[in-house]
Amino acid sequence: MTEKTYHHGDLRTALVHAGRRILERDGLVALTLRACAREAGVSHAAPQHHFRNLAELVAAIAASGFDNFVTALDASAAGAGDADAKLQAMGIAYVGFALAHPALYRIMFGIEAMQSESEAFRTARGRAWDQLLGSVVAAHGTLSADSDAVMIWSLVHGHAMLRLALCMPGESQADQMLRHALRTVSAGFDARKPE
Amino acid sequence: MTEKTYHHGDLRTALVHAGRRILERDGLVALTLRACAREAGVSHAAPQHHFRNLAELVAAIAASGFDNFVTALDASAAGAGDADAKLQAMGIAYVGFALAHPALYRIMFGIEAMQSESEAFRTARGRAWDQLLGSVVAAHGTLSADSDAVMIWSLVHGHAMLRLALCMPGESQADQMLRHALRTVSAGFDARKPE
DNA sequence: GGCGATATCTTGACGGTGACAAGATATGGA
DNA sequence: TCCATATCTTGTCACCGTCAAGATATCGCC
Repeated sequence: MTEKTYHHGDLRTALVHAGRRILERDGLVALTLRACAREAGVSHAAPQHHFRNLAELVAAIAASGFDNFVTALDASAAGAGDADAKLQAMGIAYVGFALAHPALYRIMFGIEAMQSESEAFRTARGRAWDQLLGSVVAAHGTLSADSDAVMIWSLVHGHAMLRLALCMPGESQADQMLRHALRTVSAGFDARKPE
Repeated sequence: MTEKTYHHGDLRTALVHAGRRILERDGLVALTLRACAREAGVSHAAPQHHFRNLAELVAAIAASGFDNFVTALDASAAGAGDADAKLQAMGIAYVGFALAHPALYRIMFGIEAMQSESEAFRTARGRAWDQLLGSVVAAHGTLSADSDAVMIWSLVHGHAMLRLALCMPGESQADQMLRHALRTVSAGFDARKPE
């Protein structure tokens, strides 16, 4: 592919792919409109015709990140036993994804993508939320599923963000602490319900 | 004060105060070295002699933020009853601080401050951690205090970050969900210990 | 008290960034 | 076939962080 023509053909998705390569290779600070344009082999102003501003490109990259995210969590749940084990496996996989793709994870939960009001981003993020909510319902019922799901999401998101920010005390035992926390949440859910 | 002299007198702290004003007034994206210099009434390159780069100024601002943070959490605990009530009150106050000072909270837990390797930042953040750890020990003993403290920190940090990122499903009931989560954690701690 | 070393601040410059405007080129429908 | 339109390029602007060099005030030493 990529015989050089004036019109690229599918520059929009090419820019998203370029952005993801830059995130993995050079990190968050290197993600600029001009860098994506260079990576895609077009001029510095070409992205303007596909994204109104940087926030819109970031939102598109974040949306594509959520697709992989949902796939990874689904795969982790498929390999686990009962519903509660699936939920815990998803918690582990959640943090694993964040640690494996730190820059991508940051923009997925950054404020830029949200403020861009991109519809694709909203629906991609909604799928991740539905996935979590469904797993919580399967494991612990519908009694206060929304609150329970928000709690678990807060827990794993906070755990991941603290580690990405190098703010985790006792980083070497962090994985163990995560499992401890997930078990404690499960115990808390059960303790609340008499039988 | 501030009769105009060539030498400022205490530009370093003036720049930190200027940075905090900018964060409150214009948000995170407005926090630049040049903006702080303008706000402090000095030339654009004056900060160079007090901070090697932007990350060092950010770290100094974040350290000053942690001072207020610890004070606010102390005050919230002082108004609560037993040790467990104090811990829950601190959780509420934690999220309250983040929502009241979103931009400041972001840089306190951002990666820039950490990467600057500022000693003042490290110690200020360490005080916040010690405060939390002490409260966890007071409320739930020393059995697995580190893991418990990490869990609570992850929970409230994640909850706060999701709300700051406008990613909280059911934002209107978020405060109620936070109390729900803090109670569930408490129940989980107790359920784990037979008596 | 005077004076030189030093700390502090200013001015100016450089490359990089997002965004905008105007011109060049290719695509597709009438 | 031909023109409207979408797409890409080139050029420009203000702002940013950072560095270098010069101006000015402070402080220690004689």
